[in-house]
Amino acid sequence: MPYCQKRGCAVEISQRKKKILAAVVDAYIRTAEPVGSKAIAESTDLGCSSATIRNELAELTSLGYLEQPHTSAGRIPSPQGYRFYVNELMERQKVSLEEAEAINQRLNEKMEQLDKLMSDAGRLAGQLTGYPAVALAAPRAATVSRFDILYIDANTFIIVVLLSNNTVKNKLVHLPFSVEQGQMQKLAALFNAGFTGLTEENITPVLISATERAARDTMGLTSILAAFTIEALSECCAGEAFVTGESRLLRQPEFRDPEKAHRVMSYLSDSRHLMGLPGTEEDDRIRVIIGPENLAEELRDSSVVMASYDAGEGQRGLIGVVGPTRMDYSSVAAKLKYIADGLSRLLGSGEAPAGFGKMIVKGDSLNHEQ
Amino acid sequence: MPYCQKRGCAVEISQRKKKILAAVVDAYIRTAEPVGSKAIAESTDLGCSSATIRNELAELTSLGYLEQPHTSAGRIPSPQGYRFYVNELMERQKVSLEEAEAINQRLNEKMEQLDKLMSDAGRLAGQLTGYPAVALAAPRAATVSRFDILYIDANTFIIVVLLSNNTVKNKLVHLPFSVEQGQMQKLAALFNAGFTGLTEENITPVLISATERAARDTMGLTSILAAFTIEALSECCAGEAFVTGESRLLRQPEFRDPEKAHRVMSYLSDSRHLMGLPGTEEDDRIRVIIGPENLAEELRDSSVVMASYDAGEGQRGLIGVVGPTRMDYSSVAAKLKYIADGLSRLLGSGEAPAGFGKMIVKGDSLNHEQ
DNA sequence: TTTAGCACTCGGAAGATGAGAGTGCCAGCA
DNA sequence: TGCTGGCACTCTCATCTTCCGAGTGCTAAA
Repeated sequence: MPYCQKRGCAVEISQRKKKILAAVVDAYIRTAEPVGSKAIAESTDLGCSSATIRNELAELTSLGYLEQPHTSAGRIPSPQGYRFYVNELMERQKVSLEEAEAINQRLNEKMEQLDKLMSDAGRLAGQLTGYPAVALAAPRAATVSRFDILYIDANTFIIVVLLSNNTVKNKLVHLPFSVEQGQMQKLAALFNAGFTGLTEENITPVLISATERAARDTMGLTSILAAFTIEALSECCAGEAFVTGESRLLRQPEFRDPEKAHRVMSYLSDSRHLMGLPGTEEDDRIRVIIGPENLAEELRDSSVVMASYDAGEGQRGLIGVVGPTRMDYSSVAAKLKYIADGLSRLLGSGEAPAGFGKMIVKGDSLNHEQ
Repeated sequence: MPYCQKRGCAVEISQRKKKILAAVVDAYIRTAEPVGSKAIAESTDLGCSSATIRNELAELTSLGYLEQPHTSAGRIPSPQGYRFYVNELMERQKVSLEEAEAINQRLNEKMEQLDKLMSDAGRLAGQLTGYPAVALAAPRAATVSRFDILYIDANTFIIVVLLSNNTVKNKLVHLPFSVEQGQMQKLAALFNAGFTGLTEENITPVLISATERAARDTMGLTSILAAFTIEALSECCAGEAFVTGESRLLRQPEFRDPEKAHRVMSYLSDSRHLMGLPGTEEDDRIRVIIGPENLAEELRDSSVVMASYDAGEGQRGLIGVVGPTRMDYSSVAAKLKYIADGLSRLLGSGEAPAGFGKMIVKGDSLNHEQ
């Protein structure tokens, strides 16, 4: 029998072996205990004895799909075994009707506060799957499409910038000196003329000082406005990451060891790490990263399941969960997919969803001290 | 000797007993191991033998300040013992010069992004102390002080609301029908006349429909604006809570048990729980809540140390850390106090800090999908 | 009031034991 | 040739025992 032992690409693997492997993975996912030949013989309907299963198990082990914690223990799936399971054996699970409804309800509830939808989708994924969840928005370049200044009084104004991705940013500015409304208007007009359509990098010191001269601005207003514009663009392009429910890891027996749990959790809680998660530019497939396949050292004995969605404006978002390699891949994947599809539907750049044409609003706020 | 055994209010407790109690607490904080009479005799400079100490320990135990995990183990402080220690024995620690500088630097760095300052202060507190940290802003009623509408095109406009606490909120609105700029201006004027100075509760359906009539608005614009105004006010008054570094709990030996750690961590990760933390209206003293003094069941064997600060605009913020009852209260308290004082200085409603008068700006942003 | 001394207690570490689960392999059978 | 029952063997885990030592409480003397 010709086998190719490389990374789960078994050229030939008998139907029975597949069935047995699937049984091992399923049972191990359920119980977190090594699975023995007898248990498999009883739980499956292959009409053969435990001795036969034993032989098959031995072969699967030597092929690298299974591992034995020690002689005379049952078998557990190796990462390669999980990979094969995920790629070929796993039955695509459907979310149940109740779950689907719960998800829909939760998503619709959140529609009014679109800004929170992203992180809430992560939260939802975590709650549904019982694992820690991450949510991230892929960074994306933006330009300024419009520039306004609201004149409050001689010392105070609000800058409002509308970006190309329909983000609105604002800033309240108090000055220690007075300016005239006309001056502010002139500046706004200059910015509208000169700064729209530019990305962050295009806003050069040369451009700024040219604008400053054109505005006859001797008080540094131009640089205030320019600095804010740059900040708005960069903030907006930075992408964001949220993690929720880290502590759920502790419910998994494989994270009984506080040392190990701490390693993973503190890795997760630094959002910088998450931003580096595998690119989201992919198609909308589910991605499964199993144990050692993780680039990050800290996640080498955890698995990650991710789904990406269309967040509108050509932007993609990502939700995912982190758990032990013994994760219920099929149910997790199904749930994530369902949520991601729901988000794409709600946010996606396709035609506006029915019943949502009346008004589409997004709010945003920040705390300004005097 | 007349003792009052109630809640740590020992009417008379000898100087030597105090010294011994302090030694027990200090040693236990350091080692997390029960402390024996011999160790105390050696580590302190009271010129007496371990036998004497034993007698004193026995008395302290019967007074309720100490506990014995079992006969023939050393003593550990009881919650009452900790309370007494915190109230009377603890030497007010100073933050070291390096720490002070590190804190100042971190705080100043963040000044440009005031919106993140609050949660970053929590993060800083957590990093410095090595415990999970919480940061919260006390909710506070606000009113609208100004109302603007930026007309983008016939179907699109941005609402900008300036609140009494100098928060600016905005919302991008797309309409499925056209409106005229004049109509929008009229509405803005009406809202400026009728809605400013009102709190959330004061914006009644009666007022809204009166405005609608006055504006001859048949397209529901008034209710869009009103709804956003209400939302802005309520969001702004909701208060916020951040938790960072939950996983640090796992480094504490008392949270070796994943069950226990999970209980506390999942309690912390629900920010609704945190909002109910003891009122922050207090003076600017440090608050220490020891184990069973916690109202929340889940925190009964943890301690919380909190410091509140003046966040300007009459608003108070709170930073705190959560750890085992065996917490290094004095160093934690000192660090929190230092950070809180720093924040009060930077944000406080007193005179604007020197070198900060040039301009005070705060940004804010949100993602608006089309 | 302090101290030295001593018997006593108790938890926890270190081995000892045994049960049970599971394996690998062999010999016989279809 | 492949499957099966049987059997000896291995190894973990839970339980039990033993034992050490830290630390106590008490007593009698200083």
